[in-house]
Amino acid sequence: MAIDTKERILDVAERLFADFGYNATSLRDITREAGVNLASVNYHFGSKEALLAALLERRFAGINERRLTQLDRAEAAAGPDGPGLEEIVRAFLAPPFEMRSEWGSSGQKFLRLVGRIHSETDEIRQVFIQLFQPCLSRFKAALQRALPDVGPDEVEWRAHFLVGAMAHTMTWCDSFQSRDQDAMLESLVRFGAAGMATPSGSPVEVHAPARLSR
Amino acid sequence: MAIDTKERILDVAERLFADFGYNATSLRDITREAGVNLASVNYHFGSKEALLAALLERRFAGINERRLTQLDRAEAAAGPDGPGLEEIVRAFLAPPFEMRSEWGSSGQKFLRLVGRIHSETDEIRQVFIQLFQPCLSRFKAALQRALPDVGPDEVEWRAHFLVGAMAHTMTWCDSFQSRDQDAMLESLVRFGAAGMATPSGSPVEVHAPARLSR
DNA sequence: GTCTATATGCGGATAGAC
DNA sequence: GTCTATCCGCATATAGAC
Repeated sequence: MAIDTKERILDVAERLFADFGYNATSLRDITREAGVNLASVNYHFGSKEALLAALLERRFAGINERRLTQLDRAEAAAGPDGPGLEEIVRAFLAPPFEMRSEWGSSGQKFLRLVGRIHSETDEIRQVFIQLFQPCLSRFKAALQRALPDVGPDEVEWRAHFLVGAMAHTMTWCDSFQSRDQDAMLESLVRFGAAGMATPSGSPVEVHAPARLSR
Repeated sequence: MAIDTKERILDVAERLFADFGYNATSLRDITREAGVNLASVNYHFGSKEALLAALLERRFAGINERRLTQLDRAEAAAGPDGPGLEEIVRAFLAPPFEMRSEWGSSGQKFLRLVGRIHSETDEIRQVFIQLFQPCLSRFKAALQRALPDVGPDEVEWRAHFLVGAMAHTMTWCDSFQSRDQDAMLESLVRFGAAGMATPSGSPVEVHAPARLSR
């Protein structure tokens, strides 16, 4: 039953890391709850940090593949100027939240874990960044193409803001009072696209524009 | 030299909590680096968690006061419709970053600590939320007033997105390649205001609008 | 207020029997 | 592959001398 043991460890670790954080979760907590022996974590994974890495790789590869697939599709369907901002932002944000629905409660937990990892210390984030950075780079390039009048530094910053809004939502969306998760994703996409789209040098203050445009 | 001891503990704890996280920082780390005795933390503060609370209260009260003052000023200067979105967002975002400049490197560290706290586990966040929630509520009301056509749930979500972008920026802005911190704040304000301002029901996809408006 | 010494328990990791 | 038992160090917190 070795395979079951590995899977059980991964499932339980995912949930506990998500709910209580990586540092605050001990291998004893994980193995007790999974009903396996304490030593099995080091036997199967080598260390606590390697367990985290295995856990992230198990799900994250699929998410980033889907992100890139959706971006490819948007670029193929777009004209010579490339896809619109909202399409790019949606291709980036939708996959983790789609997966959350598809994978049920463990997808939910994984999402929270990923959200928390964004503000973990560098050492712990290292594994994560290796999985995330290549995908993020392609999206930054797509965003830059869609925003030819915005400088590279500014695009970089806005990408950080977008990632921050996403990470915070991943961490806490279970706690928001919301019945419709699809609507929340759509709100996030629109928020992010609108933020990205701001003209960089415009001196004019926008006064409650929602009032004028609906 | 009791007062000096307390201050030294607070200063060092602020820095270490910011850089390595609350859980990963031990009282031994703090007292060793501060050059004080291990037992002095419990003597002066009672516990590690109470130390965190004292640390947050020391700086956070001033930040929230300044936020509310700036909001008051904007409301006093505004017409009957209240201040514009960008003014509200700026009143919320500017004070922590202003303080960062005023308080030097310890302000920088404190900012990162606050950023990290946003994704800490509920237990640790409790103290922080008590300090943050009253201020946040007033801002939500101001935002709702500036966005009369957007439903309360939607305003709530957007406020979460804004907080997420802010927290992520607080945590990592030291690592961004940026010479001008004022420019970064201004970018964040514009990003947040534009995101908040999105018309909620508009079916039209925005296609690279920055290209059209500059 | 500050110190040393210590209580008490949990942490990750491993050795070696089965 | 799984188990028990254990190494060894660090954690928070406190008691009690100075």
